Amino acid sequence: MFQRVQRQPRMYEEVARQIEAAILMNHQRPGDQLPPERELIEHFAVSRSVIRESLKVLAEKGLIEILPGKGAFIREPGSGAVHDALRLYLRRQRDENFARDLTEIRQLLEGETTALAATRATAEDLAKIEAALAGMEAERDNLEKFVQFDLQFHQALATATHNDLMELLLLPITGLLTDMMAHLSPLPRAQEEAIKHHRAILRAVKRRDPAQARRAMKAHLKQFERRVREYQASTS
Amino acid sequence: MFQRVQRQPRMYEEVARQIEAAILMNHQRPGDQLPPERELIEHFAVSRSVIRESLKVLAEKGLIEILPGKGAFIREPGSGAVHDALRLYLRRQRDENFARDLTEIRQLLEGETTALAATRATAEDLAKIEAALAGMEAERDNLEKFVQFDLQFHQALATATHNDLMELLLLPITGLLTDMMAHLSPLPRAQEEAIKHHRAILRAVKRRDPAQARRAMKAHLKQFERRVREYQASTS
DNA sequence: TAGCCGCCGCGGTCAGACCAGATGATCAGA
DNA sequence: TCTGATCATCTGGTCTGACCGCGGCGGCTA
Repeated sequence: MFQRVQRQPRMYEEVARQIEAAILMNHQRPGDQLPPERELIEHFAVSRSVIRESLKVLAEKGLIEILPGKGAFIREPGSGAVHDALRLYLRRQRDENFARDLTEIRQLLEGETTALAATRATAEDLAKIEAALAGMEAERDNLEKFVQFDLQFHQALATATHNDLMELLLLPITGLLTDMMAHLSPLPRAQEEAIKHHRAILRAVKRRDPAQARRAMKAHLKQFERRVREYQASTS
Repeated sequence: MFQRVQRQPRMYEEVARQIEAAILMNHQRPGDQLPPERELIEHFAVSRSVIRESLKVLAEKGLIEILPGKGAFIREPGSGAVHDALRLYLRRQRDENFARDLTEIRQLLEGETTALAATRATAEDLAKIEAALAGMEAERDNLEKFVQFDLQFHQALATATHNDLMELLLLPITGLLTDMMAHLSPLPRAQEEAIKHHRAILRAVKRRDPAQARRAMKAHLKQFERRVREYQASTS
């Protein structure tokens, strides 16, 4: 009902807020240099600690980049901060529903990713996907490298959508799951099955068949989950 | 080919890294209090500036909360940082493909959201969705309030999925788009059409018909886009 | 015993100093 | 003239020590 009374902003928060606002209003453009700390001191009439802590916050948000000996510069808008935040979130989050939520989202995003890739992949994109698959086939006996190529396959697929946002949202999820996979003991024949599925996916993408591509990916993910569940059952 | 030579970590980055690692390893648990700054000084053998700047970074990442007069405490894992980062990203990003990317993702996520809501919505969820729709109908002549209730409708739908990750990814996107809508001039009959679509969505959700719910939402979003394009065409 | 009050521990801010890396002007030598 | 070393002077990074105001706790008082 009642809003918690906001503690009056700490000065470094206020300074950070003002500079952030200036950047968002496009008063400062990417590449521009912020005034040096000792100048901001006078501008805001605060101590250097306040200025420095403000700049740290803005740097962490990905708004500026601080280069020792040179200065602080406005950064190009980019997805780095979101990617990091999402990865950190996925790493810490451990609800009872979390695994289910993650799986649902992955099926959804990655299914559509594959369909989009089938529509938009360039020759170069396809080459990268094929290279990753070839890597999987070559390293089927080295789980660590195998998983690496597996991840590479999914990343190349995401890139092939030419939808940056899709790539941004999907990559941390895929990364987390393949990471987990690397820590599971290999189940018998898991690699062979994975390769079979990946081949089917690539085939559909090359044939420019979005519906079939989506189906193949969803089948792969369902299989993947089944394997994870089997493994969990076998160790509990 | 070559990796850029990594400048040796600044001390406040190193300190932040170590504390973050300790939190992620679960050596520190949510609610735990970090040692006071003056104690960390001795522990790390650095000055208080370094400690303070480290803590600012961790606070910005959402790992700790700093309470003046009390101390620094480990925060419960939460989605706040991701939400903020995603919103900031969406606000700054302006590729030529950005609008297309955003639309694709929204259709995908929100279509599935609606389908999931149809499966999982509780009576309470449904009541909230209905309340939002009622608000839209009551405020059809007040664009600002209308948009607010529209957003509320979509938020309630996202909550009804009971998939936190879905909600997390979708909300900033929905928020951005309805925000943009509020700044467009109202096109004739746009509100009436929107209400009609929302009614259809709610109907399908209440009938527990995921496929129909997804269809209704996708139809609504397509209509929404058409409106936006019309408006852009009429003003260019 | 209930309530006031002051001590103390905490983060927030300040001032001034020095360090190291980057940069550009200057100047000596080829 | 050109080249290269050198140095003054920017920048951010770190250190020190001090003071402020808030929150909590315990002792003191009515």
